[in-house]
Amino acid sequence: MEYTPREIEPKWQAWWKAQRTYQVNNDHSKPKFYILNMFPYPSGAGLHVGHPLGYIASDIIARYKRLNGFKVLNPMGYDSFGLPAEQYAIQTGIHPAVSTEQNIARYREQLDNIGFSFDWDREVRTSDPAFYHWTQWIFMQLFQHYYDLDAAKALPVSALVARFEQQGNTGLRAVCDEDTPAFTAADWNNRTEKEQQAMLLKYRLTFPEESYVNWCPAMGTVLSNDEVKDGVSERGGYPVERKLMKQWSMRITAYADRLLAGLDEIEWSDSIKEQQRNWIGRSQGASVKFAVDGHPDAVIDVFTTRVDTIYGATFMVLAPEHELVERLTTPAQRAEVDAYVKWAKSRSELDRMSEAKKVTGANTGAFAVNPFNGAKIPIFIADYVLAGYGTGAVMAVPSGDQRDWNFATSFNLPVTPVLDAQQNLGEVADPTKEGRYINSGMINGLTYEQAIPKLIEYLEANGLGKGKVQYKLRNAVFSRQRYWGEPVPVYWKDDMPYLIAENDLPLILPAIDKYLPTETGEPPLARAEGWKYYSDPAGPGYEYELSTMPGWAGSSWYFYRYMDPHNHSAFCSKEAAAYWKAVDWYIGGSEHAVGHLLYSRFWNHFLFDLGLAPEREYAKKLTNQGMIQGRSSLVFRAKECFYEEYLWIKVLQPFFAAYGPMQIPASKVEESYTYDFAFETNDLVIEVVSWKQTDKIEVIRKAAEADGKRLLVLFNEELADHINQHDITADRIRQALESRDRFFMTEERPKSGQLFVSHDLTLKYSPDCFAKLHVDINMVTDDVLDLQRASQLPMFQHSGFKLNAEGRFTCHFEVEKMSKSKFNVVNPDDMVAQYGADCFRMYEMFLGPIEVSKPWDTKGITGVYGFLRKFWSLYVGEDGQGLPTNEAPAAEELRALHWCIKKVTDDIERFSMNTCVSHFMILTNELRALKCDKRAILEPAVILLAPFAPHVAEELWHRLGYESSVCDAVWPVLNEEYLKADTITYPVQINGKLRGNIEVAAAATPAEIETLVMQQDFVQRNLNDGAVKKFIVVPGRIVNIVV
RNA sequence: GCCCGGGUGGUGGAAUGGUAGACACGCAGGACUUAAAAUCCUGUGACCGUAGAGGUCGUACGGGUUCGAGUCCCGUCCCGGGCACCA
Repeated sequence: MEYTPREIEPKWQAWWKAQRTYQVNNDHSKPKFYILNMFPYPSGAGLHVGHPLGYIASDIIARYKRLNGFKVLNPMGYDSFGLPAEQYAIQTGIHPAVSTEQNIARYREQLDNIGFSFDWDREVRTSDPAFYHWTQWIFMQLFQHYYDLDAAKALPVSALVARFEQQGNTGLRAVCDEDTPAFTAADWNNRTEKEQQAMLLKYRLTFPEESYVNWCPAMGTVLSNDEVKDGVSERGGYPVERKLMKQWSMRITAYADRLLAGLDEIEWSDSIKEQQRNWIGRSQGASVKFAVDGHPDAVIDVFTTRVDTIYGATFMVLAPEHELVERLTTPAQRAEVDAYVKWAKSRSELDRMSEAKKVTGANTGAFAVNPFNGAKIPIFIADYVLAGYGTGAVMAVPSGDQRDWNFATSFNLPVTPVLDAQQNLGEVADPTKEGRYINSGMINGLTYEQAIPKLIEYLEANGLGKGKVQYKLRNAVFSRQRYWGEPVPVYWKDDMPYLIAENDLPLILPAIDKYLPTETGEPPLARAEGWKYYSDPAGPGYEYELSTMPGWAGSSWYFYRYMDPHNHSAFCSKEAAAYWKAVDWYIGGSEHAVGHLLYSRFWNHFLFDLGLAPEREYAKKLTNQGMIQGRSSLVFRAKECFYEEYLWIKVLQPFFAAYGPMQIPASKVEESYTYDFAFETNDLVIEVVSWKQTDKIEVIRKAAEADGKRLLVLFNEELADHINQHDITADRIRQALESRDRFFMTEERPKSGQLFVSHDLTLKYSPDCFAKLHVDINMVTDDVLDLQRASQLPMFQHSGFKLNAEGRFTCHFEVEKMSKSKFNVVNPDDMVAQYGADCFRMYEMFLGPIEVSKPWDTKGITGVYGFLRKFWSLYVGEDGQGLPTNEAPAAEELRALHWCIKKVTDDIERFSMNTCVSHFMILTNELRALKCDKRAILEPAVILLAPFAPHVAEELWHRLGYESSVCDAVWPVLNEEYLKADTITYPVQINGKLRGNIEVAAAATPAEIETLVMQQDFVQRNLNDGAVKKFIVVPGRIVNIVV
């Protein structure tokens, strides 16, 4: 009886649903295991084959853990707020909630197809008011807390207010805005309500703040960096400007140190941790004040991470925009400096980047005074110092910093070594921290570790500077001028933000007429009619905050909601959180390395401070699945210059080779001639042009007449029409050459518009002749475009195709991200329909390591399908019967089974799913060779396969006579005894080269092995009479003889 | 420029410092078949060769450590990702 996934898969999917097989109840008697996938954004394109990669791997883990006696939480939900639905709403007027609902239904259908063990009773959606109720609630907690540095945690703002009333902010160590003034209790108590609120905003963990955004006036909205290309919006190409706007901000910087330290306690990939470290960008350094010679009132503040090299500072560099440049420049240097500043201003960021190696600068003529040794060092300006970073001033240490070295070398400034370990300073800077200091005053002879504290102590004691920690991390902007996101639970009174009452949550997203900003540039929510907050029903209505939360709000805490998804009184009950604690294994794409994965850690640290999260880090272990990339097909659209090249290469060259003397000059290029083509021995000229440019044709015609030339006009479109038969064009040229007429032009308007050129032909022409365009991969088989179907597409309307010699049109391909816009999305449904879900699951795993990105390719899926059929045939005879026997298995059969148990168990644990599939294939091949029909072998084998191919496993499990689900079976236990063999085959090497194999009793001692090996012919032959220096036996592994 | 990954047959990929290329695809040959498909069997890194003997070379390149290196160390090149005059 055949293996028929189409029949068995729907059957068991229905059975699991009816049996509620995957429902996770609240019985907390078992040990727990929480495995989590990053939830998807339900896009309109549906699920593609890249999505399930991580889901399948985690489903295998979930099922495996369940078979090993764990209570497994394996949930799924949707990150369902987001821009694409809003964009769609703008275009169609369909409410994002409606289109999102449809998309989710589609996703669900596709997910169900693949047979995941998700507990759908726990599904969450970030756009569901019952969910965003708690997103808003957490926002309120952030608003009501500040970060206290002494307590090293978040504390309530109410405690802060009590403190201000008693003692102002003196002695308070808390994270706050840089410009927060010192004030006393009296100051505080004399302030108005509004002033007090304004002061508190400087401390709150979320607060409105003026920040720069990419404002697009034409679209009335703010764009992210990647929506801006070359200063205009990617969509529509409208101008974008930097604009200061009031935005909600999250004081993530308060947690910078803890986010950094927390990385040490979690099992995440090094590259993700490294990216987060770089994003946080902690640098321990010092700020140092340099006096300026002859300017007692001027001080240059410098931040350095290498204060230990300060004695080697032989000059100073200011950014050209630095505020002191004007004052410090001496009259003698004025002209040079002014010119340099002017030049630097004219250069764009891009210019500065592309000429990173070119050293430019100007001397101000002023001198700075080194606070340690009083040395006077010249002050330069140079554009390698940026005004926007740090203080815009650098103490230049050419011996230790390459850019400083480059500058010093080109301006003939001294390079003073500061460490005895520095080398080759004549050729390059040496940033080493090794060795002991020289030429360095008070730190001479010390090491790096000793020098730093001593220098900082001196700076602080003399008021010349201080040790300082600087972060690259900035507070996170939390506002979006958009509709489809969580409303911020805030109303505005007297220009100050206030939280709405907790029992008014959730603040529901109101209906609006259009999903666009208002005419005055306010966010879409300003369109909501009568949307006001009444803190007192009788009082006035206050305006709500009109921006919404960003995409990362809901995803920053959703993993708690799965633990207790229907709770109406808390985001998650303490009891549920105490059981499930943290995610044991989190799986998702690395593109979220610093966005979601850093913000969610921040929220979790905050919730931990409030006693609401059970652990500091919510995800113990994280694996990044690689992307499944798409294989895009591209077509080449001919540009104007193609037709000229085509005419020259394909028509004129062969034509004149046959036609005789009328040679076209080799330099037929347009620049050297008024016409595209002109002949030496004939007064005919040829012009290639689009029929849309009729005015150009007229101009050329007049010019040709004046020159006494006869003109042949060939239309691009005409050439496109006849592109596959160049003799038609050749004929026209011949007729024109032989004719007496002065002007030749086709009378009919050509049919074709654009021309697309087969990939293999494009190689003959220069690459700028073509524009590359994506074409739907469904129109393409083995890179050959289906012309019949393609010509129905709008993009190919009125198009011609230049075919290759076989009369086919081949496409170019590129491997890139799978996305709807690239027309390279492969839908898992088609695969499932053809091969079944089990096969699809196993094939995705078989492709290679989960972590590695690779293009989707179905080559090889037949191998997996063949395996499943063979596996099936071990259990089910041709007549559909053939139940396994209860005979005792042979040693060979047991060995094969237990070898597989060992390998698969190990490999699942180390997330090596591709090799698991190989082991199943090996087991199946061996059992088939042994004609195994023993229950004692076949039953455990089904359990092993169950996490990977649950449908076929369930079917066979029931055929074996069980009534309950294979999901509740017990994972087979490895018995090492069965793996032991009587003999071991040792490879024998001589001087590391393999010379033969020898079979030895497993119990043989190394001495016995040596005796036996030395007796072998092949050994004696290869010794070449050399004396044996050393005889190495690695037990169970290998023998190596050193001669 | 800096940081992090990665370079293994025709292809996807295996390989705790211990027989490089498991498993699969593809390809070639064979069986079955009127034929094809499907299925099954055999072979398949390159080169030399006496061709089912035997040998040489092979994990991007050049060195090194080791009895033994795809694996560890140093240098170079290439590809991918991230950051980018970040002091």
